[in-house]
Amino acid sequence: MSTQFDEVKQLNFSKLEVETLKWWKEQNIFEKSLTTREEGIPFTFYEGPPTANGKPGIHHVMARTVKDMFCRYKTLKGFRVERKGGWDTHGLPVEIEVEKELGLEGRAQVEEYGVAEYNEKCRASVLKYKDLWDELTTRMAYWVDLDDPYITFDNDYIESVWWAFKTLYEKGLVHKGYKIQWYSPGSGTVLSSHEVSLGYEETQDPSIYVKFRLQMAGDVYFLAWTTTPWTIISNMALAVNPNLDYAKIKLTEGDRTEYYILAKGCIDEVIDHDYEIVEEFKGEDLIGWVYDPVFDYALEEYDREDAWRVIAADYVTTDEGTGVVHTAPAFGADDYETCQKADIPMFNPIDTDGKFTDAVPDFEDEWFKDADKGIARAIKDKHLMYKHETYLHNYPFDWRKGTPLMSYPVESWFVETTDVKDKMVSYNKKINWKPKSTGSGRFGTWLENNVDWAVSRQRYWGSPIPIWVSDKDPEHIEVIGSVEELKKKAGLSDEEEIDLHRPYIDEVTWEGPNGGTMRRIPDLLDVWFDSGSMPFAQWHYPFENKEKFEDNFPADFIAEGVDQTRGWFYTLHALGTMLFDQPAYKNVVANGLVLDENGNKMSKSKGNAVEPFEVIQKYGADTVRWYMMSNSSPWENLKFSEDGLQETQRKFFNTIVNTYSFFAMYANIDEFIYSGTPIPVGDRLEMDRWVISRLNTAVKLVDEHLDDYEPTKAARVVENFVEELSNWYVRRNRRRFWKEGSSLDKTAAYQTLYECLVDLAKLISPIAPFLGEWLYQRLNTVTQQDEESVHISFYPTVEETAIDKQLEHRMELARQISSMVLSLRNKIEINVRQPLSRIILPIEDQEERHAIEAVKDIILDEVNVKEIQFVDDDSGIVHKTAKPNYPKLGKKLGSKMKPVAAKVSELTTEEITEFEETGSIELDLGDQGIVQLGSEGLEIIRTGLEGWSVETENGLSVALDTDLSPELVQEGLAREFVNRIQNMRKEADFEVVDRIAIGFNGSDQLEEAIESMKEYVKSETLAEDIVSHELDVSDFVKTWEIGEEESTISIRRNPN
RNA sequence: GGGCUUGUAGCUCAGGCUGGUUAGAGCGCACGCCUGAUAAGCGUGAGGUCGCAGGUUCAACUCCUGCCAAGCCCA
Repeated sequence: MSTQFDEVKQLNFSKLEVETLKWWKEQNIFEKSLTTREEGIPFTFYEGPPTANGKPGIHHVMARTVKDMFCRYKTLKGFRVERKGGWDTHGLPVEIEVEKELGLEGRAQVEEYGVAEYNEKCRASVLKYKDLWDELTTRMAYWVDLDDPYITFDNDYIESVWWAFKTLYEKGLVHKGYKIQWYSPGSGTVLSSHEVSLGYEETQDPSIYVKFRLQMAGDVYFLAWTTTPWTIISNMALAVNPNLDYAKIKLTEGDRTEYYILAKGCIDEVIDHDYEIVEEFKGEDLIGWVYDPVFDYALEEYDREDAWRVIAADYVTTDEGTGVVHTAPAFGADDYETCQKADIPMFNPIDTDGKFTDAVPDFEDEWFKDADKGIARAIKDKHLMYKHETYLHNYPFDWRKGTPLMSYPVESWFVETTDVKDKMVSYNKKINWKPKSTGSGRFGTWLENNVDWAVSRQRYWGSPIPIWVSDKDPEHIEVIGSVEELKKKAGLSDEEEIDLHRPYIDEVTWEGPNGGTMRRIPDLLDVWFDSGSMPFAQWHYPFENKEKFEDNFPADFIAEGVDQTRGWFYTLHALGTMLFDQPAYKNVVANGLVLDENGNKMSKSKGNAVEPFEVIQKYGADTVRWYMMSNSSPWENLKFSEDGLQETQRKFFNTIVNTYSFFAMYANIDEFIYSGTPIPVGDRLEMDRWVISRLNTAVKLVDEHLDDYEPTKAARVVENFVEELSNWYVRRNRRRFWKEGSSLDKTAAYQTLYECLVDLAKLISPIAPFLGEWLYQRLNTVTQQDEESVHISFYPTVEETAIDKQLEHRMELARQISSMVLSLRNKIEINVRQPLSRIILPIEDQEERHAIEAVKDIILDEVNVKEIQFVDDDSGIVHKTAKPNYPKLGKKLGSKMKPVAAKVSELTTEEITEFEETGSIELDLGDQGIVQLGSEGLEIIRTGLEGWSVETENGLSVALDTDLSPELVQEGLAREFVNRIQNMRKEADFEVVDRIAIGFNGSDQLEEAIESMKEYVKSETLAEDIVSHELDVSDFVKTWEIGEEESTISIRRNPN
């Protein structure tokens, strides 16, 4: 135990952080932050699991700072905050990575390679960068349990997921259906909408206008438009809007005459020839009309009557195309739905690899997109092509592979989220969203428009859907909810090890009814089902840890990027609602993006991505964390700039370090170790009580803001306090610390500053855990007053009685008056070193006068003036102006407000004085009559003081007496002299406590000044002797200009 | 195309819900001061059509409508 505080000059933040990490680890501080809260109320935090097959980026530092700071804050508040880490390990990105690695393309190649081995590769690959992630987690001081994380590929985890799925099934919330989805034939999988949106690209497609011949009507055709010729083969209907106007037009070319039907509004846009309208219809008139299919492949499968007629759809517009929409139910979500309603079947001649099947012999084995040309030609050959152009539009591609997507009918299992939509909507209203708009807007409207959750994925690496179907009777299905149940069904022994992944799980079969075999469907679960299951699956609920789960559901707090709104935030909410009938989280912070300093998205290809380890190494994690939290609310996008980091470090961190070093330096000299009882706050000086009041105010505000999940507001309160502590309290009190000997006052000063610093350490520690620890340790190792680490200490209690708003107001006045006087000195160019006689304040209000009286010494000392003089109105130098009280008067006066304001501005000092005495005034507005104002109506500002140097600000005026008496000039000179000595002490490298002797020569005036101020000069410079000639023996001699004269000064260090 | 967010000084951001007449802070810049926290500290100054256009009102940065720009999410 040291009795000396560390004295530091400049901190190497990065180095100190690494040392702190080591110490935390050695002392098990993280564990202790839990064990010391064993009896505390749990505060539940859920860690959204990252996927470790990519490197962490700077935006992860953002999200994790938000997570970490609230967990640390709650710990300080005495809560038990367990945080289990987790890894999201399944899903397409992992598979894509592995396919790339193995050089595989498409499902066929994967299966040829072998699913078992493929999945092994996935398992290995998914934690490829785990070490890097762990390193970031540790380095940035994100406290989360890395030793025992939940991993979504663990059997236990999957078993819990199965339990959830089966529970939903038993609740009747699972059904099978077709879903027309964006499907990537390139990678053989359905893509989530999120993935689809990643792949939109501008592309050129054919744009064809196809003629559908009206049956039994000669050369009459419906004209329909498409950019996907390959879907014409699957055309089953034409859709029109019943409310639109349609026309039959006549075109003649040579001896050929044809009639087309299309929306009236589209004719001019589409038809390039001369035409003549021969008949008009409403859309609804056309419903049910029958036409001939362009191709007859589908007739192999369906009867002529099953399809190929006009149906109604209100999404049809005249904005694009012809107002008659080619409808291929197999390849369009809208098409599918419309046809279902009209009872028209679909024709799907394309296999899952995107190639035509033998149902279309002419194009068999051709890639759907490649077939566009041939199909267009075939249509032309049939004379059914009106026009063939190209079209530039946005079309989705596989975001990893670059191959085009297609809308494709996929047999899929659905979770009927629509069934609980209303509940989800109402539960959402109980969640405290940060920012609010994400909850009500982005998330809320999404819930309102909820559709069933398609959970099937046609892949290999993921949680298998636990549905077994009889191969004899597809209607007979069994859903498995646990390993035990599975073993029982399949007749496996309890001891048998079983991997729940494909392909092993697919080998588990049992006998079904009628001699059939129960086989698992090949589908995997949407990975979002995995992550959404983490509240219970991380505890292997309900198979283990029942109580643990129940105690920790719902979460008090979660935080992720706003991009998780329809991802994790949604699946947590949906599963929470469906399984447990309550919201899964109470508070959620959705942070925004981290952009580069110009506001552009960071990306590897642009080369503007910030490498988290680099900036942390350079500036320290705390700097990054503090910068991110204080710059703007985390839900705003952050323009990440190094300048911002530097500013944080310089302005905020260095100020703290400086303030501490100041304390340490003098505390060591005075051997202050905070022993003995604290001096009651009430017995301390005004200045001490002020800073303690400010401290308590800050403690209170920070607490409120953090409790409200407003990190930025909290950070700014702290920044403001640091500014006040350093630039006002310490600066104004330095003299008290360097006074010699010990006194009660000095002890009070030390105790005050110490208390501020310790509490400050606690206040910053959630956001800046290293610096907080550093400051705390510097103080606490000497005084041994508090817990071992700041992170197991307790948040300071607010001493309400220490908060004195009037005192704070007084000090505000003192600072304002000081600043105004300094501004005046600046204007009239008189140094602060030159004392002045008096400040004149035209203040009438007695209370205000008393307030200033109380802080008078502080002001006078700060601005080097001898006294403050208050003057009354009748002094003849006060000039008054009045301002209408707009909020009060506006409502009453309405349109008379303007003329009243004009009149008020013309009031003379005398009129205002009269108003003050009588409490009312009449204003003659001429035509608009007379208005009477009561005492509430005007605000009086005392301003001008004729003939003086005056500064007015916020209704407060200050005048400065600039007359210099001979005494003042002498004192000024003495101060100049002291200043030179101090500079010389420094230059000569004397210790702060060294005693010296001074010799000087100079003008008579200077000599006189020093003679008359001798004691002052001596005590200021620690001089034991001053003589008015050069010293015979000296350590340092220098010639200065003092006032107008030159003076040579010599100093000598005296032996101790 | 739809939903949501953002637009205030050269830069980063407050203020805006609850309209009130001098729109704030920090950084940067310029000038000065102070110096026993000194590779620190303080003050002063310049710098704004509060994205644009309408509207409501005695009064609009603030409320309403439309538009423009940027971003996110979704199609």
